[in-house]
Amino acid sequence: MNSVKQRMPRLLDWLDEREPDVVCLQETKLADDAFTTLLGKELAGRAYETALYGEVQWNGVALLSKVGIEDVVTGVAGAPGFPNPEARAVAATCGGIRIHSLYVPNGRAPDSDHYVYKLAWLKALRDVVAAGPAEQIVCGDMNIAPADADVFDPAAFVGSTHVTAPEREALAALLATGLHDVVRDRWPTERVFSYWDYRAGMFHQDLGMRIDLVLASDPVAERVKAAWIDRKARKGTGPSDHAPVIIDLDVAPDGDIGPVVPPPSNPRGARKRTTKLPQNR
DNA sequence: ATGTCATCCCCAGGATGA
Repeated sequence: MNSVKQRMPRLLDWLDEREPDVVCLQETKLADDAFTTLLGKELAGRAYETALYGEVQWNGVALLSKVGIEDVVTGVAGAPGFPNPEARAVAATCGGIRIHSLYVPNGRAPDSDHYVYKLAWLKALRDVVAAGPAEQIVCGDMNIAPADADVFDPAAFVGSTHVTAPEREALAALLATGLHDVVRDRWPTERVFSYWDYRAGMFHQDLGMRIDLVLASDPVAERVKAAWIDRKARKGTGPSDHAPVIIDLDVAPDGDIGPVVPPPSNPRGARKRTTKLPQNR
């Protein structure tokens, strides 16, 4: 978001355009009471329930769901703070899937305390996910480019965070709990970015990074019908510096993911679904 | 490739974070 307050009109338009069942937000930069004051009515009017974990000034994550939002947990058990806990993780079970909305610490520079913090935080996250249920989605601003193909020029990132071996190993350890990078799996050889610096016309030259990931466990990954980055949402006036990552899931064999109570206006109780095609340009 | 955009302080623009 880079401030949900600054992004509110674009967020609401985007929700109305895409109609996602579940939304994971990062960098809301808003305390929970201020979030509710700002967006509570707008979200409730769109049938979203919320799980919030914010701060006054920095960080901040949220989950919005139309398919239930149960067993909310804020933070990552066992993760360090800097030095105090930061609002970087919220998890809940939505439509039968354990969903984690994450804002991984940036790391700043490989020789910094922030980098040590980032790696320790990721290790704690891995342990939480490893202890989680079979159906999980771990997503958000991971602040790691999984491979050199996920940055516009690997040479430009030598010595920087987001691409170092220890960060990629921490991500690999997270994936080794049984998760799939569903966007890369769908677009194995495409140039696919989710973040472009505001400066120097980087977006318009498509000089970006793919650091916003959706990682899905086996039974969830098997249901992925579309996985793409909504590059259009980065265009125009007043965007965030990140673009949303969108995943469409088929209904589960047991019927999970769908309204907990079918909308009364729909007598068949069946939810119309469309598969969104990639729109990466 | 550091050119922007956001936060805070609290009214002017510097410090900080990404």
